[in-house]
Amino acid sequence: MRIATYNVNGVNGRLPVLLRWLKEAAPDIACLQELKAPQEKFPEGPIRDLGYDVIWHGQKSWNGVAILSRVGNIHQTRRGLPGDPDDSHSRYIEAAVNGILIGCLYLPNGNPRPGPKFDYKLRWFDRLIDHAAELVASRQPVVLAGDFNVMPTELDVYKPERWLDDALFAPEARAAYATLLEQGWTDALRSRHPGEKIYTFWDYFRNAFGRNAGLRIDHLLVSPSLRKRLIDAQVDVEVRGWEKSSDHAPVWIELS
DNA sequence: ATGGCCGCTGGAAGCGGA
Repeated sequence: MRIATYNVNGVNGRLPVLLRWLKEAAPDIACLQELKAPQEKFPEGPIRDLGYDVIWHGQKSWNGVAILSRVGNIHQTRRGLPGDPDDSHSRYIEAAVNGILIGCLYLPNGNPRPGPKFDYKLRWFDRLIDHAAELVASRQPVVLAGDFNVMPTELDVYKPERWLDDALFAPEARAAYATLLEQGWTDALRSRHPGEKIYTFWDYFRNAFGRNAGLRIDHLLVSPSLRKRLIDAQVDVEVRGWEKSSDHAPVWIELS
């Protein structure tokens, strides 16, 4: 079973690219982030036409997350992270699909740092850590997939010294990610490619993709109960080179 | 050091992104 995550950066503007990728890569389950569309403007029809069941949590202009499945119906278990009833951002949706719990997340960017946006990022991260601990304790098979907006190590940045003060590479953000992994999660892409420069994002500036000046910020974490089933993890790098591409590439794992 | 490029909103130019 193949499970993918893809920050589409605008689900309607990206629809031709998204549909092409779904047809060619045919992931069994796909998590999408940055829909940038209100709930009623999600392109449900074209996605269902490709054979996917789908749930989503939209928001006008920003954020927004969705889960797609072509291997059985999606049973939503959560909309939004627990821990802050005043958080109005659409950044987390969770569902049981084909015997696996899927958490699809879009962690706050957090720039500029320091500042209120960075504070929000760290608070959101703390809430994710608390919720993830409960998921591990439940012993269910779980995949946490999405745009974490964190490069976990220096290996995950094309030029680490340039990013030290950035919210995506800040010590606090990396420490939070490390705390998450210490619960027992496996960073699927890194575990399959130790020591390898492997990126999931290239910005639109300065020919970043052509220079491979990238970041690894889209992650799939598998729970301890799923670790033995992880047989592959890859980035669909070529999708980033398509016309009208997102600045992120899709990432996927294969479970036996 | 800066700004470069995008998508969205609203119907111009500003915001947020990373």
